[in-house]
Amino acid sequence: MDEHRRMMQTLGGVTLTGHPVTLPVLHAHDGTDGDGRGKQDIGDILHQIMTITDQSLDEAQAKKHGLNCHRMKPALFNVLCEIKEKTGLSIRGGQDDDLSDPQLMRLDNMLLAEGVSGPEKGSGAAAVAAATAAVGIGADNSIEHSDYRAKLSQIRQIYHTELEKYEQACNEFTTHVMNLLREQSRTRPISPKEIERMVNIIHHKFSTIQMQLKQSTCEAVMILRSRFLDARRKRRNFSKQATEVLNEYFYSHLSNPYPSEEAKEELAKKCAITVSQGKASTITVSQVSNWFGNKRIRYKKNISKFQEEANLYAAKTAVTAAHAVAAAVQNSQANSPTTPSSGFQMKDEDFQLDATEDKNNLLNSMFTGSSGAYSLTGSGDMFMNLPGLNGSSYQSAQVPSTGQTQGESTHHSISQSLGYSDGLRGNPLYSPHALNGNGVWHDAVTPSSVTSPIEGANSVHSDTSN
DNA sequence: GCTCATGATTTACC
DNA sequence: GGTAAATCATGAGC
Repeated sequence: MDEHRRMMQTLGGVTLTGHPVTLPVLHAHDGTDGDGRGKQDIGDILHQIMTITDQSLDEAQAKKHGLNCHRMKPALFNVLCEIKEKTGLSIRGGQDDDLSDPQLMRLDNMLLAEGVSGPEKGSGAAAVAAATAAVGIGADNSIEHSDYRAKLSQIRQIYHTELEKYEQACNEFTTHVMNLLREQSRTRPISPKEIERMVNIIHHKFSTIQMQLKQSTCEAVMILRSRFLDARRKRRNFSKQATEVLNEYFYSHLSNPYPSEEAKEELAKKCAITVSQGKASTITVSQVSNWFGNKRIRYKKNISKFQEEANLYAAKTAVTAAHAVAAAVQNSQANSPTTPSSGFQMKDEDFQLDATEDKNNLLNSMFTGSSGAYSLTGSGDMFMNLPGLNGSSYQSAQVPSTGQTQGESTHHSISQSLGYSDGLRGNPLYSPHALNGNGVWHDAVTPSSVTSPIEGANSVHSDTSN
């Protein structure tokens, strides 16, 4: 009924858009002889059309058929089409095709980059790689990766399903409308051009919907990625064992606590081994770097606070080293039974110490005892942190208040207690504390002969390389 | 809930 | 690119 009404509006001198149309225009195109007969015919047709709504459906169909078969119908139809073209539709011209929207292009590019649209290969692997690279995560957190991929895959699937639905709906709707318009074009002025334009409008509407879908998908991917990164950003304390491994390295390389890349990898591996026994997590090289960065700065800021910890690890390291030496000595004695037993001897039970104090006492006795010269190879750094090796002679573990660094003062103390002089600097045992008066770790030269006691067969020689 | 410890990030510098 | 320094953010202990 609407179409009938519209048709009446149009034919009654008013177009679809409400612009008045004067019937005299029709005369110029109706091809009649102008004797009034054509005008009368048109008047009849209009009258019939006007009254068509008052009739029953059957009657209307009959009238419709009659009108379609009327000899004037094609001419009138063409004229009406032309009028419609010139008035209503021309106003809308240019508004309906805006498909090359840059925003749409951006969305397309984004979806392509995220691996949602385009070929499925890797399913967003590039995005994962980018995300992980951004936070310095290695390829060892496969659980999070697979989670991310699974979620991304879900998004991709939903996106493609919806896209397909929209495309199908668009095609169906377009076909439907085209058929409808073709059908209607028999009775009202609808040109092929108008049908084409209508199809464009439909496509445009659907592309708008598609753009919204793409936008939503992009947002979903962004949220997923953000959550993925947030999860990685979440701080998780290292296990005690891992911290111990790192601390051991730090304090045994205190003169130059800058592990090389290989050393970091080695430490990461060590931590991973120890960690895997406890927590289901791993420590990456970048995390090792972070740890050393934090440790250096925090140690430097508050040396006194870390002194106890330093002592603990130094003692631990020294004990380990002493243990190794003892084993070597015993081995040596075993190989040469004639060797006098007056030398430095150690037994395993000597090192069954747990308390820091005991370790320090042991070390104290080792240095001040009558057993003579004792060499702890590779423990140069740790000596720098030993407080009170000789009790009263040690100047305490406080941060020097003057320009003198703690390292220097400690060295002084050791020199005093052990009777060392500054000339000891040439001794491979002595490793100058690399923290200078400005609190900067200058390039302390750790003798190549100095090997960290914690370094065994799998030792990491980064310190010497630095 | 507060405080401290600590892993991670950012920024500037070399 | 590695590092220092500052800062953020969160976990853990109380």
